[in-house]
Amino acid sequence: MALRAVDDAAPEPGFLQIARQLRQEIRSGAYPPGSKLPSETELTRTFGVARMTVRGGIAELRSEGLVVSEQGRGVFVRARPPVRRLAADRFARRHRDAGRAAFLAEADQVGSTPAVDEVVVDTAGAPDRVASLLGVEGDVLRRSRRYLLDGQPVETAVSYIPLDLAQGTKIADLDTGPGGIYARLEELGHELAHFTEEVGARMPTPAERERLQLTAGVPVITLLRTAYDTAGRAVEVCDTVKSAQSYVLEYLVDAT
Amino acid sequence: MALRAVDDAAPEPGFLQIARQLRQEIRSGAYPPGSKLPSETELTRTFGVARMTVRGGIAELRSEGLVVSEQGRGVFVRARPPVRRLAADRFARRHRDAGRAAFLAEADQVGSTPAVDEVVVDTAGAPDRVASLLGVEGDVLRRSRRYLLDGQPVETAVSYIPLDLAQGTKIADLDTGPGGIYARLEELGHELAHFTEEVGARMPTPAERERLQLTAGVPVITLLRTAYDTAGRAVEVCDTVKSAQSYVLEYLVDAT
DNA sequence: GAGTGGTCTAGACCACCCC
DNA sequence: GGGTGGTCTAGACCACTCT
Repeated sequence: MALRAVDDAAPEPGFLQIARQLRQEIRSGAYPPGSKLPSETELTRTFGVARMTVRGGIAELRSEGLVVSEQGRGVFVRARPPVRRLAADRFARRHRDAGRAAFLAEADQVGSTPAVDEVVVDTAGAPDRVASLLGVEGDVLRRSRRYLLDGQPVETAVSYIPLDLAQGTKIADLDTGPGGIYARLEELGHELAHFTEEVGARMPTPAERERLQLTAGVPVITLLRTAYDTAGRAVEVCDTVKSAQSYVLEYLVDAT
Repeated sequence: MALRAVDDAAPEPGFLQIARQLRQEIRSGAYPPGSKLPSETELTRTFGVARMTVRGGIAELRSEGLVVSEQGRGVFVRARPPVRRLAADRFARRHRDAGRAAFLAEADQVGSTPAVDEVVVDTAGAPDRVASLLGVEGDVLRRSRRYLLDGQPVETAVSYIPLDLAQGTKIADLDTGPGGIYARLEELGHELAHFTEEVGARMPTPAERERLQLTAGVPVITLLRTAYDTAGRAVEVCDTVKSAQSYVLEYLVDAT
């Protein structure tokens, strides 16, 4: 099933015919992940159209996340990177007791080198949704950071913590110490009982695309997590943005 | 802050300058949701570039999900449709006992008119991941359908059920009866204990874009749910694809 | 019919990568 | 230096919407 010239008489626009044919070739394995598509000049001859039309077809595949273009090199079938599975028990106490924050513990399991950078700690007004979840008005402590695996950014996170809990503790320091925020909260007497998580997905903003080094056609998963202590108080809200390419989230749901 | 002509000397390409300026105007509220952007011809004059360059900028915003183009009408700022929040307790027994399948029960709550169409029931080999979750080899019962709210498709789902459970029961009928598959499974003695859900996100395939009537720049949320009975057996796997625009998923996670 | 976006052409020059 | 994709032009014709 080789590539055929575009049919001008067909109702389907030429650039979509090109996208469809290339997509089929990719799916069939004719162009395996990581391989290079024919050059635009070559496709121009193959399909019998102008270069801008070929580029239209490639843009279509790029927006589907199927290929990535690299200037001066070519257009390549996207090689799916390894996916991080976030296990349903990732916040179990036994992990916290081991003295490692969730992200670092998971990285160890997979054998990747974790890193955290762009840490910023300040106080600011909480976004509406966060203020509502925390049940506070006015300023809260804000901890912003970026997580990397083997040098590749995979996630950004912003934690919001009520000032009366955080002020004067290590939670307000750049380095929160072993076990992270949750370990410190428990030391302060706020034993954690449960979390709620709100999961969504959307296309990244240009700023997020930059910060997570996302290529075209890759959405982000948004996750808003609220931590509750045994008294039923919301003690932290964490707003994270993850590359959808890098993550699958697992949850356990009770049927009773 | 009005729109300014493209700066040829700037390092940023013209079409990105155009996208950035329009994005800022949209964010600032100058073009509220649902409003119409200036026509391409008008933007050509404003920015002092060829029409294809203006179209490049608009394509950028479209891929971000910020605007939608409508032939013969104009380019419009996307109006965010109402989001369905899937509550953490959506599979609690009290809902099942009420005799309504999960989707219909939720629609009632929101006051929308639910519908199900494109129902197909057959037997087929299970995909690898599904076979592994069900612990079966060979064919399973496959139930495929599409869910709509107020006439708009919002989700597709494919359920896989081991043949020894489904054959000769209403589960293999087009209409599974009140309470759906889960109610039938419990009547058969498979009391449900818990579910696992695997959540991801990606750009839709062209077929999915068509079936869910998705516009450009809207990703899909994928959800693979496995139902376990009290004996610990996986009795159903449900593979769903949802428009990310329409959903937020809520989960409750234990901290202990 | 006027205005809109959708598609397409045939060129041009540039930035980047690799040899 | 030769090949690649990135950007851009100045036109053209078409399909669609609205009045």
